[in-house]
Amino acid sequence: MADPPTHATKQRLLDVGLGLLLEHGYNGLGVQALLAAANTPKGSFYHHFTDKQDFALQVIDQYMLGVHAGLDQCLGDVQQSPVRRVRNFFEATEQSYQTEGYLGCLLGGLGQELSGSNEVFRVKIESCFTYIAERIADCLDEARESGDIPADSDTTAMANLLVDCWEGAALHSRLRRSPAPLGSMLDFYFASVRG
Amino acid sequence: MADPPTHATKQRLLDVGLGLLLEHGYNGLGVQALLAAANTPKGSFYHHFTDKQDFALQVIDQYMLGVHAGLDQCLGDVQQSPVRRVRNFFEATEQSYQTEGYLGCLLGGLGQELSGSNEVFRVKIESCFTYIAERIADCLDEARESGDIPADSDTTAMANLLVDCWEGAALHSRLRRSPAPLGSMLDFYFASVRG
DNA sequence: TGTCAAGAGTAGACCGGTCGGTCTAGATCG
DNA sequence: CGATCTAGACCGACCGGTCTACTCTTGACA
Repeated sequence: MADPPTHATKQRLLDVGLGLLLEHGYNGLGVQALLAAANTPKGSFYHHFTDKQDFALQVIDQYMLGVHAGLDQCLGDVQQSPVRRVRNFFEATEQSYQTEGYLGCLLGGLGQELSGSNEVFRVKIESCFTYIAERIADCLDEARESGDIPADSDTTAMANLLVDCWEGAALHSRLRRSPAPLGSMLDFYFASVRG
Repeated sequence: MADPPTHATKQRLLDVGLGLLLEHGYNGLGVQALLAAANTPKGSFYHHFTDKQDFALQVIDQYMLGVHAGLDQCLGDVQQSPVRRVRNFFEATEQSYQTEGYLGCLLGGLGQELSGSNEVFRVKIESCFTYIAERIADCLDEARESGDIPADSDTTAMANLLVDCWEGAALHSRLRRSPAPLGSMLDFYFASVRG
């Protein structure tokens, strides 16, 4: 009933699962392998999740919790200019990629792998990206109002573009196991926006 | 069951495989499913390919044949300015995405799915991207010499960035089943480069 | 406070199906 | 003939998922 600190077993599965999904993808990760890595019996898994897809969907939710937090923290920092806040969000994200060994973005990974044949994941992940882009667009609206970017800027388009390019750079970062493509992309984008 | 010039059966497997790999990914595509789709018995498959991985690697080679052709054709069109040629290549690529239902880029798809846990694919796909970026950089060198872009441009970095952003837009295109993100990205990039 | 029923959660044996891959037999052709 | 290629039955391993049994924790009630 009430939540003890939190369902420790379920949380452990989500945490371990996040890392394994990032590394192996959805189809490349077996339930058995996950359970072995998390030292958890199968009964627990199917007690907390209806099936593997439900599990992966909840891992995405878990991942988005972190994204939300990063967005709130970086975009809410009124000490900085709106454009700077946006950049800070991506630089913080780059930091989090480092701790995972530059395996890129879970949304990008699962999106690429599954969106070709699974509508549930396709819609889910698309909505996650849309959410992120909207938050960024809101911040860019502030920048537009304060005159940091042109008054006729289409902030929604700018935010979508930024997210797209970031995902591409994250793929390259994953292929090279290096942060370099992420930094280059940010430099280019923000130099262009300023101009 | 003729076997005219080239091995018809092998070619059919590669052709069908390209589409299926784009749609389902590597782990999501079973050998049996491929064989059913290509109306081919298992014996033929393992006669022409040593295993599933070898098959996917050869599908990538097949895919790159098309990329080479597009690169040769677009980048070699001396009637156009170098920058225009580069843009043409991506616009032609966008056309080819359309015929596959906007499922994005095979390199991006397999790269995301497999590069986290399979070094062979990681290195292979990274080298494909590097090749493409080099070809584009060569063309941008021409643009630099003719003064279309600044004399101090780092064309290798510009080309890598373009490829990265394109891949991100291709992912978004796949998620939305729409060409819009591709066009937006190109508009942004070439507007920035001109400036 | 002691009892105990009931649900939450853990544990892992077990299941049918599918996986990638092998094997042998037959067809086709130089 | 031998080499190449087609054909598909077959194999053990592993897949996602089910099932039953057991251990906790909770709280209603005396």
